[in-house]
Amino acid sequence: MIKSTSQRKGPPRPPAPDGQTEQRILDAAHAVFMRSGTAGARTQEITKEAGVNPALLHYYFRTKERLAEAVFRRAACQLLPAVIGILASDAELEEKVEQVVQTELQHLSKTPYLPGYILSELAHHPERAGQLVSAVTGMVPAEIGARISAVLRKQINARVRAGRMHPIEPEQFAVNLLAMCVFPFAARPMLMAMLGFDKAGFDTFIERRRRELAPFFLRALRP
Amino acid sequence: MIKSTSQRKGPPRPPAPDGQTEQRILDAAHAVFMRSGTAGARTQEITKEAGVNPALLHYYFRTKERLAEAVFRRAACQLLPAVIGILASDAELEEKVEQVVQTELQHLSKTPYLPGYILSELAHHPERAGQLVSAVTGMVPAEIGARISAVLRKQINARVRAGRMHPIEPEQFAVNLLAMCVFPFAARPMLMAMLGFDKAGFDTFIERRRRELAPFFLRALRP
DNA sequence: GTCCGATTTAATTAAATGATTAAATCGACC
DNA sequence: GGTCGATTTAATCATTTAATTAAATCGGAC
Repeated sequence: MIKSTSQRKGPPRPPAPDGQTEQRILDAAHAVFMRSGTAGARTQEITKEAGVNPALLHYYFRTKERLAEAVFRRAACQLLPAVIGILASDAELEEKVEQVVQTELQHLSKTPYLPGYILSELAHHPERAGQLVSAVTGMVPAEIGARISAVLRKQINARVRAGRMHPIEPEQFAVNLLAMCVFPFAARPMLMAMLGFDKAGFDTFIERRRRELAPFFLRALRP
Repeated sequence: MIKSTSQRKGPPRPPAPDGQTEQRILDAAHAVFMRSGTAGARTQEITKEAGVNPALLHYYFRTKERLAEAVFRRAACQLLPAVIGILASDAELEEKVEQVVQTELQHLSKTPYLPGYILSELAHHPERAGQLVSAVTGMVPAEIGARISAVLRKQINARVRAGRMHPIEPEQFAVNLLAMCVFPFAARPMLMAMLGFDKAGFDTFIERRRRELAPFFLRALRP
């Protein structure tokens, strides 16, 4: 009947038979899952945001579950490798601190909802933590952790012996560093409310952090 | 038909006409919401865990929404006031650091899922952040933040002038301190996977943190 | 014994939601 | 021109889930 209107011509709808469609769906799902969580997200919202119909989502991903896993994997791959790479590298310890701070804060500023999403997902699916690390690094999760710890421990011990650093367990070192970088984004809504920030205010806050965090952290390492 | 079995006699079901039932439901909801998130939780699971029937949940809370709000409020009241109280008190700055670390780590050790739950909820309902702070403190969220900042700033400035402390914005100070305390619990699943901890291992990790965190932090504050 | 709130039983409703299908269309490539 | 994969349309199915009701029960207070 009234199927006329503007159905047929799809000017906003790029024909896109190029193979980007799967990506479009992934992107839309990413956005929706990010702001609603996997459980709270509705596939309908995703298809709408992607500009496709439910049949197409089914065509590519079959179920919401699989789509969620794909999105989660992609998100994690976007966040983990950088830190792991830096911490496990053979750069000087002080270099690592500076690099982690810069890399993380810069990246997270662009995707401020990532930490909340990832932590939230892991809280409800702890089993994914292991799978995730394996998928990203290609080794057993505990192994990559152990490797990083070993590298850090060696560097720390050398400095402690030289009287240049206060002793600290490498695990505590890593968690402290990560906490400082990630937490502000994970707690963003609360911080914005309590500190009276708007988006710009938050960005300024992070900007300052980017300058002062590494020095702050390095001061804590002094003997 | 087969309604016989053991329906009628309720030995496991304490009669509890005392008024604790509402609490029982709240507790059950708390547990379920905590491990599944509000969106992922099913009221059925809650009633089951509370040992009551759906009608009773409806009798007390009407909807899942209201129940969720009640649980969230209660959870937040369990977490916020302590820190706010300490930071806004007139104790010495070094005292505050020590007290926050001790209070938070001790409390969170007993309720390790709280941070994940709260951060997750706030990520999906940012508007609650404000309401929440108001409800807990009885003042505008930005105001309590400003008050804390003011107190801290005065203490920091005094120490900076005395050459005993490196300058730092009070907001950065507070966020750093909170991050160190809260993050390990929020990221617990991931840390356990990567560091190869089991529950006991995690507890040991936190135990060590309880001893070393305040000194670490105070070192970072030195000039 | 009766009244009353707490609680249960049992069912039902209404809506949302995810999954799935069949058939048509469209564009590209051969 | 025909084939093929991508995509749409439209519709339906099955299930879950929250919400809700009416009526019965139960225990204690009065």
